[in-house]
Amino acid sequence: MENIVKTQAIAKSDVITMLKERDITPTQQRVEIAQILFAKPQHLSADQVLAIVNAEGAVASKATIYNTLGLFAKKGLVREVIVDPTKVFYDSNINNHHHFFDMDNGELIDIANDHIELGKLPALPDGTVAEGVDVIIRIRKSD
Amino acid sequence: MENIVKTQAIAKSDVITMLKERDITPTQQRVEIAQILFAKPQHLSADQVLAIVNAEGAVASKATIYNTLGLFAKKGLVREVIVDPTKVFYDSNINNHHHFFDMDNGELIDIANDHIELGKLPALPDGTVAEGVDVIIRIRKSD
DNA sequence: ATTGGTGCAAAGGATTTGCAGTCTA
DNA sequence: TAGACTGCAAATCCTTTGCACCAAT
Repeated sequence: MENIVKTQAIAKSDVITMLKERDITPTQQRVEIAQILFAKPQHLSADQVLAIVNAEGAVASKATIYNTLGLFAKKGLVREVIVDPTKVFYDSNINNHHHFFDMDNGELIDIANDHIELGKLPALPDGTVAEGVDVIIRIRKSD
Repeated sequence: MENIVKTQAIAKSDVITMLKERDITPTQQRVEIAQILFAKPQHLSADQVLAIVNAEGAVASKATIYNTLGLFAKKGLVREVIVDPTKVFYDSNINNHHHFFDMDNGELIDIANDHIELGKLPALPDGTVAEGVDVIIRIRKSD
């Protein structure tokens, strides 16, 4: 009946704690969004988050979804993954890991951290610090 | 007077040859755009290409810029680099190399291929082939 | 003539913004 | 209550599309 499922795998009190740890005021919609994101490791676009939230009777507007995801990203709760020029993915897995990007269906797939190995890293330009390293392997169906 | 400079480092006949090699009909505007791109290794957005072209009296429309860059990318003449959700960069350097992305000014910087090292690559999902591997190191000014 | 390429303006889609109303602390 | 947060709709920005015109074979 519904292919949009919200796995309620995380207790409200847990996400409230997570939010507070990052100095994020735990409002109703932020908690709601966080519960969706952290139900499991996944990659969701703003649109998908909106759809899932609304699947249970709109509790957050589009603007709030964007505000919230942007805030979470800035506070380090989620990681933005830029691979598709048409949308940003929010990855609920903060741990070091990289991605396959399936160009056929626009899906992201995790690469377990120990399945890839970055040898030496280059020296950074003077006066800069690294914010993060993304490895993206673009894949496509073999004929 | 003009900070948009078109370095005419490549002869028209050379780019025509490059285009033909990839089965691209060398029209006036494609040649023009190719000369800009291949004047030197660089990363340009569609907007920037348009601006440079127009700096010498519009010879190509916005639609043609997008069509042409998309075509070049598909034919493997340039490489699309997706790091900034607000625009796509076209890299005139096809060789294996990776990038720093300066989050402060939105600029791409090449990483010479021998300054980074990808150890083992993970096994690809069944039935897929790799189209390319992008390594992006996001950097930011240190305080 | 026919096919492919170009230009213009309008359409599209994701994200942002302005501002009034609402909630949290 | 004060300041923060939310919602709605309009606005923006990049990119794509539709369609008429032009060019090359």
